[in-house]
Amino acid sequence: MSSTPTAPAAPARYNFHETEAKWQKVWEDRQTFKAAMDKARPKYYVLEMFPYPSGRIHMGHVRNYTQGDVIARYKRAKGFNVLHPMGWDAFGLPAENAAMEKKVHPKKWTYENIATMKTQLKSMGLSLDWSRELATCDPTYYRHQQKMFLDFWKAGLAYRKEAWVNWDPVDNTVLANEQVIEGKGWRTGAPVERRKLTQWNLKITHFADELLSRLDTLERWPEKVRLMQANWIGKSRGARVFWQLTDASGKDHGKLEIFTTRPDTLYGASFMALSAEHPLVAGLAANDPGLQRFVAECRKTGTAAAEVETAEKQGYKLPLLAQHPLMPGKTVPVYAANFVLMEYGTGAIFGCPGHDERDHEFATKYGLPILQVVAPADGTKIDIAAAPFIEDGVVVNSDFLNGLDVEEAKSRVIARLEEMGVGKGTIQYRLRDWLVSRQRYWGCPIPAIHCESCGVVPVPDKDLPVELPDDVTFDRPGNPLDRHPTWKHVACPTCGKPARRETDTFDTFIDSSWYFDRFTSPQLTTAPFDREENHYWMPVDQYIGGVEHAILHLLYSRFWTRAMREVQMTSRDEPFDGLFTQGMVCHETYRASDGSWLTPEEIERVEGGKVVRLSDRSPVEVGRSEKMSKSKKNVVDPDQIIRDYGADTARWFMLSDSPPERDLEWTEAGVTGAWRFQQRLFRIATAALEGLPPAGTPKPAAFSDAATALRRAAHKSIAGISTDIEAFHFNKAVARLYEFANTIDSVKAEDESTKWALREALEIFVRLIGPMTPHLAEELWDALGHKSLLADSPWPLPDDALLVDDTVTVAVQLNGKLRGTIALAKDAPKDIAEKTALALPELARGLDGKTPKRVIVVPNRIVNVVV
RNA sequence: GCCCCCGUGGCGGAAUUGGUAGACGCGCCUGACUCAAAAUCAGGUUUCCUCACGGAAGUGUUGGUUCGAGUCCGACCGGGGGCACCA
Repeated sequence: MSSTPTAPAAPARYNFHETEAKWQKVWEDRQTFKAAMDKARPKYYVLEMFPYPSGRIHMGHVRNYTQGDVIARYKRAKGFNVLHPMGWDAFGLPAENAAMEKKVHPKKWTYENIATMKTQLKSMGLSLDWSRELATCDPTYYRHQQKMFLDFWKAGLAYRKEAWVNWDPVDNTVLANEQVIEGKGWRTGAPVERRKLTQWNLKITHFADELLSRLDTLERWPEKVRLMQANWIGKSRGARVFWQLTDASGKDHGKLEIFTTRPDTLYGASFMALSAEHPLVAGLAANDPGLQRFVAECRKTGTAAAEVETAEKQGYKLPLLAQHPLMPGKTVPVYAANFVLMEYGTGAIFGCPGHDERDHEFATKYGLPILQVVAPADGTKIDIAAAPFIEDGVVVNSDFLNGLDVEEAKSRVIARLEEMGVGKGTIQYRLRDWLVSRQRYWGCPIPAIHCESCGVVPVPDKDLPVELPDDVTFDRPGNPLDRHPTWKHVACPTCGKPARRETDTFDTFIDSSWYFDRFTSPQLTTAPFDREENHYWMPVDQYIGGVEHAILHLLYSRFWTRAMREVQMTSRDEPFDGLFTQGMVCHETYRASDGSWLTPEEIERVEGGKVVRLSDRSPVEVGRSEKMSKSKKNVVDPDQIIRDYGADTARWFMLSDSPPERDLEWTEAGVTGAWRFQQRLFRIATAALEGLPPAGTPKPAAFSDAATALRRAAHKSIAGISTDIEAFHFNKAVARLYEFANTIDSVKAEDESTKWALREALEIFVRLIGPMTPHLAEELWDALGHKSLLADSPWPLPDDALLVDDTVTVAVQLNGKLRGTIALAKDAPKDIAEKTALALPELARGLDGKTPKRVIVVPNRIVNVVV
């Protein structure tokens, strides 16, 4: 089988080419999907994560937007005023890379890609309101972003800070913590370096507690995503404790503040450890070349996971002693250590080797005492010198804490520390502030000006937007804005003296942190959005996208919404009421004998299930199904599929078989199967249409048995498919539609009531497939004689009376094993059920003359005879 | 290492949440139509025993709870994801 799809051209076929183009034009001409605020109607905001205009749409987009479109069209039919917009996440590094490689300006490259992808999306027949289209690289968009940033700055939510930052050596820019995955840049995969720079930060930690606690209320979010965010925010309870420092002569060196989650083990302290980047260490290093060397050595050690795991604990003894806050006269040595992170807590810890693995390793290496202060609750003896005891237990060797369990000891010791004024109970978050400066061109300029006399000053409102200059060069690495001859030279808005414009641009995750708000009034020039419009449409009722944004984009958006609330732009807390994360689109991988990857078009399946290369018939190794990616060449172009099979086929295949949250394997057979079903539907409907009563024929007074059976199937389909769509069980909805189609196909419409029921069934069927295969549905709706558009027609309502059967099939079990089934009237009394079951010959044979000990009857379900 | 999710036919997956396991689709097999093929239509398709009627086993392994377990509980094995020197 060649993987080049060949849709055979036989007569009497559904011509999807003409039909899809026809209805797309009708929808566009009539502005069917244009949304307008209407306070009299309930709204529903459906949004799929907007694409980065990388060049062409891929199958992941097709899946994402198909799912969103099913929801949008369904909700629309259910009577909601639906907002379903589309835009472009248009700033980003690929545009700059293209500029360097292909000598094309990022702006040109981006807008050309947008044009291409827009055409592609339109060919999918999505129910989008294109009048709200936006691109984040448009100054009419990012001017509002600059203004909001200035407001946040004024409100203390944005600040500049010198700190050790993550530097991506390939992209030549800093990265936020969220963008470092296992010590590597999220885009480039290059090991991240440490650099000390002054950068802009947004105070996401200000909302740490709220961002965490509100997760519980996001009931329509996947549990998995909420969990990932909770872990990322990483709340831990503990205490900050102050230790008085002296040198050997007893001279006061101030207080050292440490953070611990185990204040209950304070009596087991045997050393203090400071991060190599701790200010105190920096101070001491000034006159200590050995310490300088140690600090430099620590800096060299990478942050990559593998390195961290194998790196040996290293310490450098400082000329200091720390006075134990609870044990007068007891002092412990102070070290600088490579395993203490400056970014977490206070950058300093107390070492308790008995009950912490790292401290144990460190103490063993440097010969420090290992004290046991917690014992197993069951009295088991342990060798604390051999291994630390990390579990909970009973506190020992700890003065007033002795005999308490760990939790109780924590509260007692915190209370004592607070009483004495040497510590306090605190909550520590893993979450760090969001570093938003990027040393790149193709992003939103940060609206700030550096003046030698006035410091860093905001760009005045009247000068917004700060627009990117077009005349930039990409002939060498570094930030083109920084080397632009004139752009950065401006007068200080405060004193008028020559000053320098900020040349960093914003992290592009800012662009995507509020675009859903902008969609509510995309043309407004005076503000990011109109309050009334925004209040009507927001929050997004259903957001759909990839799980890879579980932390980055989704957490940033939740932060941005809160920052806007802080500056009184909105009163909302959360942007997304419902979230759905769809799975990836995968495909088999193919490898030629020389090890190179082959595309699905370059291979052919031959006799015996073997695969060969088309060009030279050489054998091909078939690899496991993986996410479609250019590097492995296992990609299928949506354009080609839509051209050869039509948008409805692509959409149908995307929805069938695999549950939407799971990975989907793209197969040629699956697509042709979906295509055949479209054709079959067209045939079934066309055949059934002959001899049907015209639309609007009055309902017959009585129905034949066949007619009633068909009507039951139809109305059960409505109920089932509605539930399935609401629950995102599109694959189940598809299965039900297959069943319903099979039922319709098997009906012989001989009497008038069956003919009426057949028309009813067809009309229902067409409306049910509407959200999934809208073009075919619209075509059949038209063929059924309707003047209005299906897209404007309401969702069918099931007749409750037809949803329940009068007879039910009840299973008969003997000792829990199926022996047969009986037909009973619905809700038949238990004794009737029992009697009928016992009369079943298969049961009697199994009983073999024995008397039942007990009979369990579950109405309408099962009769279990126990012997 | 810690946290979370998932293991069902040849394949993708259903199973009203403790009540007839394998819906629906793909693939495969048989038949019809055809000179033939494609397309289409009809039938079959968990495994094993049986010509058949029937019967037995069966949801990663294993133990338990229950009249009854794919579903609940314990242990283990396998796969995937997130976090990770976070004190």
